Amino acid sequence: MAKTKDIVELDASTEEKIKSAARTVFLKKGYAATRTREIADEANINLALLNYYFRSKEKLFEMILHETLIGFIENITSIMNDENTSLEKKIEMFTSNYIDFITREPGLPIFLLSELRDNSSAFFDKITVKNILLDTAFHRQYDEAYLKGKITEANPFHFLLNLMSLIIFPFIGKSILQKFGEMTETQFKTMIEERKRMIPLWIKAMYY
Amino acid sequence: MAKTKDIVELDASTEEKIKSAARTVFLKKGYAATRTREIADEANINLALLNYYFRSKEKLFEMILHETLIGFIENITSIMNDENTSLEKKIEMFTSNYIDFITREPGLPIFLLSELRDNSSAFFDKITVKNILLDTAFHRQYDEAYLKGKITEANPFHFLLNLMSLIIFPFIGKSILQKFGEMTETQFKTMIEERKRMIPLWIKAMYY
DNA sequence: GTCTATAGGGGGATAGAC
DNA sequence: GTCTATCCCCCTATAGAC
Repeated sequence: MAKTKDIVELDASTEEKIKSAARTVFLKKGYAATRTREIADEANINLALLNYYFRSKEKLFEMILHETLIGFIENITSIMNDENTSLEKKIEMFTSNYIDFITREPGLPIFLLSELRDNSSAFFDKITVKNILLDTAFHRQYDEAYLKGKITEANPFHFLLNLMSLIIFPFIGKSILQKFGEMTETQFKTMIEERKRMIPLWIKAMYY
Repeated sequence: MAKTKDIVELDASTEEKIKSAARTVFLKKGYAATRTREIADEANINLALLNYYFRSKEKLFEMILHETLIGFIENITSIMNDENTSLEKKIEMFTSNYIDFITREPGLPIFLLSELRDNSSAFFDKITVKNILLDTAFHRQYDEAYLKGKITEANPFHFLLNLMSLIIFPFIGKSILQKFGEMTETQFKTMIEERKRMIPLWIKAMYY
């Protein structure tokens, strides 16, 4: 059963408290910079309990990374697999939902991207990545639109890559943007809201 | 005087060898995961020499990060400040040069982005970030094009953000893309070359 | 300037009491 | 299950010989 973070911190089981705290610290600092003592403090438990429940820092991390990645992928596919929405509507919903998803956890993209950069983990073997987006309703609708001449690019890979670039990049560069653009937190949020509206229009301009 | 990396490794001064090695390891692993012993090995010198020349791991890192960031910014501004190219040509050159720049060091974007994510460093105070792009020839040409009605968006900030998103994001997500898209190194390079040509067209479609 | 040897401390993990 | 105390390795940094 899903619980909000606040409730988790108050009455959740010890195991859940540790996982929640670990997620917070790992996402903020990355694996190498994270100290198990900091996770224990964040969870208001003793350091020894961390090893009691999860055996090691690495095992705990792999669990967090795996669940985060799964959640990220499921979030994509669930939207793209909706049979009841048009292609245009899907782009709008995908953009809007994805921005909301990341807004709730802004450190998520750079966490996943930097932890997976060296490609060392075997997570991808466990996850069925092949055809992860190829079997979706989106893909069929895209092909159909291309065949009808509505879309100018045959390969949906580029289409999706550009869509995700426009959605995700501002969050990855957030700290730099706030300095370069001398942007406050409020201004950043305003900009993101504006992009929610604009990205589908930009994508349309690029490909239709 | 600029030297290629290979030459540096053969006959450069010890100090330069250490810096070059440190840059390689830091960019690949990030600060926290980097071991000074690995830098020493990479530079073919003794660990003690690292501290002799740079006093500490942190000081060495800050030097590398600072120089990398400066190089990145100068690379942007030099292209955008060329008075002798049109706005359209600038977009083309910016895209092409930037992609070449990153291709030479693909780990650079995620290195900068992940090390600067917590915003803790004071580098930005040393660097004049304000108006870093506002005083460029690009900015004047952009304003002019907007006033003439050639461009539909008044704020060049969004324009640049989208341009950089489309250029940089594929490199950040490279390892994931290669798994998801089941992409080889060669296919990745082909895709990047294709984007070099397409990005200016996409940007044009978005804003003109 | 460059090396070997080692100090010093931080951090992950565990023993053992309760 | 949860705590305190502690082990022990690894890593940064330095002392001191050459």
